[in-house]
Amino acid sequence: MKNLPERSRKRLVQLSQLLSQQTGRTITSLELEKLTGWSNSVIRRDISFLNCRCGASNGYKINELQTALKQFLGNNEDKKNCCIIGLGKLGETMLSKKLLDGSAFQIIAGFDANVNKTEILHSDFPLYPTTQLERVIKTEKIRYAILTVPDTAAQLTADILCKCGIWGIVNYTKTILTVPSSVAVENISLLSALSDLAAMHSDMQNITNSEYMAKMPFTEGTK
Amino acid sequence: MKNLPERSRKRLVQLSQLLSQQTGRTITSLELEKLTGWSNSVIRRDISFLNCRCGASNGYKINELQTALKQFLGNNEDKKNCCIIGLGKLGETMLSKKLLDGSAFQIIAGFDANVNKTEILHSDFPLYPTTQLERVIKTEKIRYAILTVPDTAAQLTADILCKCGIWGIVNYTKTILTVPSSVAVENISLLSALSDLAAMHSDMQNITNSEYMAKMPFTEGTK
DNA sequence: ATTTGTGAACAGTTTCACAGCG
DNA sequence: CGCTGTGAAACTGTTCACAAAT
Repeated sequence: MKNLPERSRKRLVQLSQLLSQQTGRTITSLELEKLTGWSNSVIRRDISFLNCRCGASNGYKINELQTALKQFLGNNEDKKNCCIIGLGKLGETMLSKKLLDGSAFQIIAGFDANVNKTEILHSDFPLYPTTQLERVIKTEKIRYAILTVPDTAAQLTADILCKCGIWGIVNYTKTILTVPSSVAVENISLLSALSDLAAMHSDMQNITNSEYMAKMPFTEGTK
Repeated sequence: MKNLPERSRKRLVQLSQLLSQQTGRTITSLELEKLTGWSNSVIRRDISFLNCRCGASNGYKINELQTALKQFLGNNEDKKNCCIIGLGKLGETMLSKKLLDGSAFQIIAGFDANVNKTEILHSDFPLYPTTQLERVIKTEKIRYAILTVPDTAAQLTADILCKCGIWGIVNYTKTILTVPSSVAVENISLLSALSDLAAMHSDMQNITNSEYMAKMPFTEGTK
């Protein structure tokens, strides 16, 4: 198998989500360009990594493309087990199974250092004190952790997770985590998202007008 | 000014956050490599885009580096105004000013289609019905919107935001938004984060062992 | 002596342009 | 004929290796 470029992987993940929002039977690379802002050639090349040959002359067959995407992204096998660590306000919003319904993931455990919380809160899956973290992750084959602990506990918790052989961490805290490179981290704190938007905007201001215009894939609203 | 690569920009944003967690007076590119997993040469080149010359022979002076970073990333001027749209469970967790304390951002308004919510909920800033969105964004100079509406309302709300001249959207919904390229979007839904982690892991499995090892910047835990 | 800053080589990613398929 | 799939060219980003700085 050809090596999938990192950028392509990220786009394919989004593409899969986008297709699930689409109604038609087929879709062309040009239509996808309008929806995503990515060039039609980059879209065609991304899709060609799938080797699915599910489109020609009339665009891609959405069903077949979606199937190929799921297979390629490792989303078609058994559901991947996830857990939530830290049941503060943010963690509490994730105690419902519905959250990941219809996806390749399921949350099967929650953890909090405060035993009161794990006893009082209602949830669709069992809640444990953090002391049980290592044991439950191993016995329940939990692959991904959703980290919603206070910033001060973030790195400490991450260290434990890494020791348990977790595959990846969704980091909702604003702490930048240091982990072995075998563990993947996605930072989705509000602050990092806003900071990145602001940096993007500030960077745009630094580009001269002509360069700026050249960067625009289309000039007006894309709906 | 030289054009800042997109990847560099993202790393610099994280670097700024990382430095704020650091205690020492100076830090070298090698120490930063240990903390982040990025190569020391990429770190040096990223920092060289700042043109700050704030380090030699003894590593970077953290203070000066942080100042240069904030300036470069557009984080040193007045606070940027933000708003939350959609006051469901997730939106409710963001009604406190503390959330962005000490950052370059402040939330100054919340919106919900349901007038009951805007009247009943407690918050550190005013809440309005969504009908007021356009007016308030313009009069209050709101630059960034935090989108926590139901998926079904996501694109519709984004369309209004774009019309109001918003600079960027932090998208907590799992809908992939279509916006003009002058508006930046950061997708931070749980599903997209997990999907991306899984794709990363699935991709790792597809790499042969030798290639895999070559990809590892360091072999064991980095603490 | 140690560590930055940076040309030059290298690797990764996107665009171009067009052959080939339906 | 319109659209995909893909070599080849162009461009962007990373690593190497070493001069410069202190």
